[in-house]
Amino acid sequence: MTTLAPAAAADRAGVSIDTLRYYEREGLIGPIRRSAGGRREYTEDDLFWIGLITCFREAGLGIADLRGFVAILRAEHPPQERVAFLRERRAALEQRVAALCRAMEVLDEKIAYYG
Amino acid sequence: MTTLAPAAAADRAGVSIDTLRYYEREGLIGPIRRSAGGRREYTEDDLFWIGLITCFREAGLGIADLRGFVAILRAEHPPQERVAFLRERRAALEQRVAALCRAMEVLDEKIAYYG
DNA sequence: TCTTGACCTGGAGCGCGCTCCAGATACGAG
DNA sequence: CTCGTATCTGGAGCGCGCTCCAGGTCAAGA
Repeated sequence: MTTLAPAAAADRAGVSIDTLRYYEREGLIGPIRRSAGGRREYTEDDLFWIGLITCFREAGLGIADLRGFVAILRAEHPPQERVAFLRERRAALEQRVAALCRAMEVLDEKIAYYG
Repeated sequence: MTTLAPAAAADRAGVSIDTLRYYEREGLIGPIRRSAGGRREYTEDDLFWIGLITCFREAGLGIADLRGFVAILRAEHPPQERVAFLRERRAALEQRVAALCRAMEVLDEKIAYYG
């Protein structure tokens, strides 16, 4: 099975090696398997998961939020509890979108005014 | 002309008094007029402007971005320069919305999976 | 007049999310 | 075997956006 060294994994994920280590320390990813010598070896599965995490980070979710997300998806929770959590997160994102739309409307007004 | 004391202004704006002072120090608002005794007196115009600023803050723009915004709108700039700046900011907000939508799609997948 | 509470200033402190560093270890090329 | 580069660890440092604090001033009510 092909794995990636830290630099390659960081490159693929679009974040720094330090960030990857930070996420691992915070329990957001991994623990990543190690080679005999102690170096991290990232699998495709790891990278897929890292992709989810970076997707959420880019959307502005905080580390603590993501820890909750990870906990809910990894541990054994009744499905309705998971769904409730996920819906709640989704609602929070919708509110962010709404805030962005308000700001864009203000910008559009200004653009129309000066345009 | 009716003005508001700091506590009332903060209340109306939905931020803390400290935040209002911070924004003023950073040049995002004001300078706010003072009473004979040195206390701030917020006018309706001040509150309207503060509303714009908090709107953008809620949308995730940073203090430095907002300084740029303030500079562009207050100072004398050719209209096309202003419009270019505003369009650029708008595009950045659109990207944020896109990031949020991607994250929401991921959540929707998970919700569908567990639902 | 006295008390009480809102407000003033400058500056320190804080939580977040990285980012960087020192000193040690692993490993591939020559 | 040697060299150079990549990686390891724990911990310090940093920029952002507030938030809090000390010590003092102002103002309205009893």
